[in-house]
Amino acid sequence: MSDSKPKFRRESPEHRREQLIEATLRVIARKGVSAATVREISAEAGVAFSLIRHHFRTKEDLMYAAYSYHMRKMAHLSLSSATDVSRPIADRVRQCVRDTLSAPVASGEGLQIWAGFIQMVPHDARMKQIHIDTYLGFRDALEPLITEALRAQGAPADPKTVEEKAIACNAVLDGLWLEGSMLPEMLPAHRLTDVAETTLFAILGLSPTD
Amino acid sequence: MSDSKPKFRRESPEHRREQLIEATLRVIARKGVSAATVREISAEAGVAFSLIRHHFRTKEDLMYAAYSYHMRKMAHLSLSSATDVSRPIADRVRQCVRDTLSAPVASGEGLQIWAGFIQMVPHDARMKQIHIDTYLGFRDALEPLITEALRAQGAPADPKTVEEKAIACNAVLDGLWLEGSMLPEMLPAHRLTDVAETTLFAILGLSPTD
DNA sequence: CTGTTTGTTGCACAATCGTGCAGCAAACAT
DNA sequence: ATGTTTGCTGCACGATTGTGCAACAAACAG
Repeated sequence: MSDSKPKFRRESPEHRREQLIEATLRVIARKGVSAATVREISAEAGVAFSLIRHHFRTKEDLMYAAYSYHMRKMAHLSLSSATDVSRPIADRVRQCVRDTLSAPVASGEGLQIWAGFIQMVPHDARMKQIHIDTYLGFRDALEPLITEALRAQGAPADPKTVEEKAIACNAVLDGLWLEGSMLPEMLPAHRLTDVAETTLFAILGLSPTD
Repeated sequence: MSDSKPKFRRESPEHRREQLIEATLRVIARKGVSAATVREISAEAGVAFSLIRHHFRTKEDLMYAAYSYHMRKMAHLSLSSATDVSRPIADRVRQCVRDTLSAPVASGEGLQIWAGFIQMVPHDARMKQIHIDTYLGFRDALEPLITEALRAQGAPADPKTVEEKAIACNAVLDGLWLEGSMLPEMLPAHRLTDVAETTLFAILGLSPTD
């Protein structure tokens, strides 16, 4: 019984970093940012708490990485359908709405993570940059949909109009996502998607029966 | 020189509580929730840090009080114009939009406070109740405006329709408030109000020139 | 002027935080 | 087998946190 039970497993830096990031997000989702201490996170990941500092220079660095990781993931979940050009425009809008306003994107856990990070944005340049990238990325992904929707009905689709409508659509989805994640029993997913579809169609001038 | 310079001033419990609450909000706005320690808050208020526990059983209690206080104030700033029935409906909508999407309601400081508290909502029943009260209060204040707007153009204003449009309008304002507070240089107040007015009018079916 | 009330201070306490560092051991080359 | 690399552990450190408690003093009644 010499080495029958190794005391720990060595992982590649990339893999271990991802494990730590995901453990961070789970802890924040479950107990909030203030509970996301290096000790709690490493316990969640099943490693010694001093390991974190071997893969991340400071705890702040881990937070940046986790925020960026989470936002990238959410954006992908929300938008992957929107870029599928083979489907009709109204379908793509509807699918994007559904993906954005139901779990796992819209959820108490997701909200908890988002809110925990968002409060760092006003004071932290790196956090702010991550937010800007995410926000503009989402809006930019919306614009082709909007252009197409406007053109389909012969409406003018100049850049200024499209951008303003993208801001509006983004705001609707943001607001509904927020309230739906906060009060899921009061605003269940099907309710949110109904309101969102109606509103987006009204903004875009699409017929509700499209 | 016996009592020429009293070491401190005694205040009424109500007044002192309010001072501490406002100091709490200032600290959170300036440095974030994590910096809102009892020592930092009492320094901001100019009192000994142990005084907080004389007026609030725990620090959590102070946080509840501060959240409730802040939300009540913001709601009043946003909605005070909406209830003035002597003005035309389109004017009231416009004024409500302006009040909600410009300072001090929409601001980095306001966002910081809001985000700091919002992350406590999913885990804390009392925080959640404060949020529900605020959210429903805002939505309920919106509903008369919507009913009136629909009736003015002869559209059906059944409760279900009104509620759904209230949810939608609230989401638009929430979303724009959020992004405007986060990225004021990218989305200045006049930009937000333009988008909001256009969008709300589209939801309500009002003519843009109203 | 004296006594009472209670708002207020000052200090100490245990708990918990992020970080620093020396040494162990798993994986791999030789 | 043996040596090297480096992912990983274990522990201790100073700083900071919310809280508990005894003493002080401002305001007021008599």
